[in-house]
Amino acid sequence: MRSSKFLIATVKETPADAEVISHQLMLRAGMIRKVAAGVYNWLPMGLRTLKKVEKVVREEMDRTGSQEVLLPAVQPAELWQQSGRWEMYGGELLRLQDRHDRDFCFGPTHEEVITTLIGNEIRSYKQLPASFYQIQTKFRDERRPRFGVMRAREFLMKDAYSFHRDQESLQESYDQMFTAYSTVFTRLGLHFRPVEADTGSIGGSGSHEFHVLAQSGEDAIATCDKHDYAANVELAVAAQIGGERAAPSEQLSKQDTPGQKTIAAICDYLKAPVEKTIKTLLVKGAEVDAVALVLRGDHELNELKAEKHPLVAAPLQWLDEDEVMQAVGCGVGSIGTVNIPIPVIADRSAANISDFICGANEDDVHYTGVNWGRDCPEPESFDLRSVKQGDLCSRAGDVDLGEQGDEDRLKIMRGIEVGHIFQLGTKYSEPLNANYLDQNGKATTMIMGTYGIGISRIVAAAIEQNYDDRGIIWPTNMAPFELVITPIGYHKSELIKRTCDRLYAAFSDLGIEVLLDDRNERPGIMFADADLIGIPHRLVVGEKSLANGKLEYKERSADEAKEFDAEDVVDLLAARITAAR
RNA sequence: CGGGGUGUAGCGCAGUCUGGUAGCGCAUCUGGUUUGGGACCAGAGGGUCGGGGGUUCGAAUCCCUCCACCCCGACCA
Repeated sequence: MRSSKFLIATVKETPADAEVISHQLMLRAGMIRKVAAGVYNWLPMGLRTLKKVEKVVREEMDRTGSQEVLLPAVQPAELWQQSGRWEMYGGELLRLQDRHDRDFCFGPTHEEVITTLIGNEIRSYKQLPASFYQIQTKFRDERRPRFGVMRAREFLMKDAYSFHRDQESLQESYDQMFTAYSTVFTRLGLHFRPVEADTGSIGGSGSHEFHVLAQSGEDAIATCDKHDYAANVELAVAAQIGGERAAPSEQLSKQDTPGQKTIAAICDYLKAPVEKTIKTLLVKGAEVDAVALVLRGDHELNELKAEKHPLVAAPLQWLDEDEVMQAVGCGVGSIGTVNIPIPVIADRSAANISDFICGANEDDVHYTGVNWGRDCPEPESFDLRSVKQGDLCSRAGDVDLGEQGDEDRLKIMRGIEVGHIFQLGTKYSEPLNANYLDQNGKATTMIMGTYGIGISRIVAAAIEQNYDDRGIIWPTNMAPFELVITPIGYHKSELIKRTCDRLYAAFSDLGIEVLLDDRNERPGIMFADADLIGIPHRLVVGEKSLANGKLEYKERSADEAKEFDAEDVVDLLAARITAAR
């Protein structure tokens, strides 16, 4: 491709509304332009990269034996009513009506459509297992789209669905997908991590997310390399802190704590370590008005874990000021476990401390020297908290006595979720009647798996991992062009022009994706654009080096340029580029 | 959905408080000089000042209203 015939829409200034680096660079490199909140145009430069990602994903999906299909973007409401999601999905589902006022939605995902299709087309156990995938535009009406194509409303996704006779077969496909996903992200040159993920309301036995590690990631993941553990913080579990609970050693004592409402304020006021405090959080119960969740002062509630407790209403609902007053007779800053009139669920670590400090259920008063079993009933112990950096990995032991070293402790990292694989079971095949006839001629519900990759999100995620102050540094397999030829004086020197044209033809013939910058621009502009766009290999053709029979070669990721003999540069470079694919 | 903020040329911004002929830089176009890391000189084009309504002799500026976009939070495949 010649630059003069290709839309190079680079901009020097960073657009004001772009927050994260990938969004800024995608705009500046002329890859995308915003049309509306979370809705983007892909320009020729951006589309080339998007297609590269698609290509790798398609190849690896094909390799698993999954068959490509293309399902409709617009789907009738009836299917969603049948699965129950027309009511469940909420505002993220973009609903529309046709000219006859019939209800439709723009597909945010395709379980309903594929399950109905395959339920009709596959009738015999002999046809199972089977797997289908598509690469297609999805729309999810996010409440807060942000970060460019990282969290867009309209986005490109690869979604796959597998159908099985039994759990063993599903597990086989699941494992195969796990491997295929790992291959995809490896081929794309991404630093990623598969992590155990929450199965949410669907339940089921298995789910993994694939995260690209980056500071700007919206998810937190907990990892322990030594024990090969990685999980989304939403469900990560740490070892319980402390062994046997110490016997009470202090008397229960009431303290006036005027105006001290937060844990930090109480610790400061009573000169107590934060590990000796507990906080009591009130939420709606599944069957009663209020339930108390108790955590150590330095721990954070994990709402997803709390929701899983049968006494707690799901989704989690906090009591407001009035409801708190009604439930325990004081404000939120003074709630405690002594004589509390509602059910108490304590986090494992909170249930394990003695002589602790808590509110007295009376404004501006706290108790010190509180002990479970003596001053208040033994609580139900449950894992309620989010793990934090430095917690003991649950695979390193059941209790944390402070004896284990750093390598046994969890690290918290940020990740961008680019893939998710999920064992669905019969969640959709049951309501949508996806049955097959087994060996005995008996109608049986298919067991399903679902597998997604965020194609457009990968583009942004890759940039978050690969950039410098000059622009993008594409992994080879994602670059819009593999090689850029930058002439110095293309429009002045016949020799330069001839040399560049010959190199361009030679590389093109070898199947190298080469961009010849034949614009009549100053070298500074061509260098700046090539760096910003992030083309991995650059060849500079100038009088200076050409006079000595040399050409200047520089890798985008390298600091220094090298000189190659003009004669064998084509063979050398072509070999180098194709080897890295 | 709650809180905060911003809408003025393709992009980045000033002007709004204190009403009086709409500006600057970059980009674009023309001519010239330049040409190894975002050149210089001269000239030119480009604006419903987010929309609607109101106050006023006169509104980018004041008032009302609607909209869009961004950030924080809540929520969430």
